[in-house]
Amino acid sequence: MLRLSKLTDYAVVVLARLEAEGGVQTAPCLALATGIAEPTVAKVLKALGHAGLVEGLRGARGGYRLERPLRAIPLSEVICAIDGPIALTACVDGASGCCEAETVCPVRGRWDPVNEAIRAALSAISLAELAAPRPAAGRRKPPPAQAGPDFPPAQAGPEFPPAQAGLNAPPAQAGLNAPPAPPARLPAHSPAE
Amino acid sequence: MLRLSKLTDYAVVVLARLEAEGGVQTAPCLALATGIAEPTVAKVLKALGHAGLVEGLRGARGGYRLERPLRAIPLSEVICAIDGPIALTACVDGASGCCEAETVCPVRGRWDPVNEAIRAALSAISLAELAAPRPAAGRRKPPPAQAGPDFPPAQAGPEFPPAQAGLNAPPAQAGLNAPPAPPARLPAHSPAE
DNA sequence: CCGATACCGGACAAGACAGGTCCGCTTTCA
DNA sequence: TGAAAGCGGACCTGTCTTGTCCGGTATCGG
Repeated sequence: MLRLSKLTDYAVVVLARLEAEGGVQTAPCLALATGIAEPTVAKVLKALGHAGLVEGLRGARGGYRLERPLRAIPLSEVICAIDGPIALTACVDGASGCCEAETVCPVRGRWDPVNEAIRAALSAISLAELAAPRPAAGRRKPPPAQAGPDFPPAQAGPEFPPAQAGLNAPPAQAGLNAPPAPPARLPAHSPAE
Repeated sequence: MLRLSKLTDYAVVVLARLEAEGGVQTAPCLALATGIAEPTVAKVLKALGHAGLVEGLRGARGGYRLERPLRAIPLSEVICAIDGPIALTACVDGASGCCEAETVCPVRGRWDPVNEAIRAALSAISLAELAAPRPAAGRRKPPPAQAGPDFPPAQAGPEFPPAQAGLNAPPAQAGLNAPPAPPARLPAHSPAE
């Protein structure tokens, strides 16, 4: 699966909404607009606030405001804000004593390149590309079977050809995880496969 | 976190062991060598067998054998074998009706490039690089010379520099997740090789 | 031919983790 | 001063991964 948490997914949606509306938006308002439960939206906003992606304005007439345009926010930053550092394995570098299998582990200290590659890939994509203005015309995956037609690497992106995989990958998947559906609690809830 | 399952981690270790030993190895033997519980090793091997990465030989004198050298196995294939298709979001492609927030979801159908980027990154790294013969010295990008004279970009890997990211990433993390550490038997059994 | 070995396939239970919610407090504006 | 809104934390629930076990089947050696 290699999936990231739902909260991250929500964060992307909320941020996109925030930019779409412009100015200051309250958490309840954003919840209404996105269909995500209010407490959850608040939770996401709080995390984003800590990461410096949004600014929280307290008091009456308060709300949240984008610190930067979506174009200047790499996806990796959102993931870090919500999920924490990007790393595929749980074994922390410095904790040498925690892994009992260290002596027999042939991949010890070898995940770095992998993590770096993932980080680079996620940094090369900005939120603006995820929340593209054109509203998903064809509903599903764009005509060109695999690699996207083109999407200029974000500003934070290092050098690294943008996602052109040629492997016999599994069927492409995309979309939102499935927010809990608006207030009234809609029936279907994406069981994700 | 964005972490992958422990099973995948185990799979890498087991595969590395399989190549280190060469020939046919039984599941119990691999369990002994890696320090992972036998049933778990068997489970991993079974999954790898389905994916065509190893071949299971039944009957007495049976065991498992690598179908391909590690050099020809991209990391993405192992992840797919154990964790399933690589996709950051759970929203399945065809399930258009399951996501109630479709109408308000601004990122609908926009995760494809991200998934492709991740896939490409993981396909560019072969298991041979993860299970490099030398323990763990360099830490950073591996010098071209490894075990073999050269490793072609796996069989499925596109062209794409092997994991060289330059972003200000959080502290590097690496290593094995931490196998259950043989409880009573085999205290840190056989050496790395 | 028979027994032993080892894989195959599935199902199961325990535990950990994340998801989602609630509460009280503080800050700001009308 | 009261209301609106964010802030911070803790809590509970549900899901999922993890790890294990079972019976069945195929092959080898005696």
